[in-house]
Amino acid sequence: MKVATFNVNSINARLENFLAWLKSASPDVVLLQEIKSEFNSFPFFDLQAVGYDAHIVGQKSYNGVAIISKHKMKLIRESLPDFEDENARYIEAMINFNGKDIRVASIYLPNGNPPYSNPDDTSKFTYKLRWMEAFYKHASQLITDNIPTILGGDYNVIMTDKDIYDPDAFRNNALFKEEVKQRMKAVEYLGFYDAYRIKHPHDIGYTFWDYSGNAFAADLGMRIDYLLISPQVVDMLDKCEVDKSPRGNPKPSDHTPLVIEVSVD
DNA sequence: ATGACGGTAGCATACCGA
Repeated sequence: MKVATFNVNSINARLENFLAWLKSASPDVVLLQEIKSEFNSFPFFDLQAVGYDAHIVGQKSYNGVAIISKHKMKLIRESLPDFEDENARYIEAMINFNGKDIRVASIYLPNGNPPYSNPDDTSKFTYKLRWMEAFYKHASQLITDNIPTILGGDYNVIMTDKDIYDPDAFRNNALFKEEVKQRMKAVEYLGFYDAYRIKHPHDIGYTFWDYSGNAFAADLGMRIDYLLISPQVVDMLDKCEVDKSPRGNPKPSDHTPLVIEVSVD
């Protein structure tokens, strides 16, 4: 079973590229972020035509998450519990793969940096921390029932100096602040493992490169997309790779997919 | 230190992003 997470930066702007990638990579499940689409403009039929069912939590212009699957899928929830969120950032589903239930969620964690127009505004950072706390609480529930679980998405967190091209330039960035790293670590300590780091303890695993300048060509990237997996999935984990191929195409997303392969018997 | 660059809404330019 192949599961990917991919921040597409608008599903409709990326549709041609994304469909081509689906055909070549042929993932069983894709966790999507920043679809920037409401229900009525989401390309359900195009995805159906290449074999995927879809559930989405849509929003006009910004945010938006989705889960697409080649296999039987049941929608579980469309937001985090006990958290009033004006933004579409969480969706959870159960996939039935070869008769076995695998729980998956697509996460678009808030960025948390202030707007350029008001650098002293801390409200977005406060929102990020509150979101992470609600996510931690939910993850602590999910780990209790022994269902294999994959929490994938754009976490907007840089965990270590190795995960960013210029760590010192980002010390005060909302993606790299200690409070944020601590909250991410707390989720890992519940028993959700960073799949990429299991298979690649020392590699550069950037999943995002800014559009500006020659960031991708010069490899000025950051690792902010993750597949966090419960112990049952760690046991089945064969492979975890960043697929850099879509990032080099014309009209790419600024993120690229992260993919795991698990042996579900 | 700043802004690049791209998407959306909607029609000029503001907002958002990492």
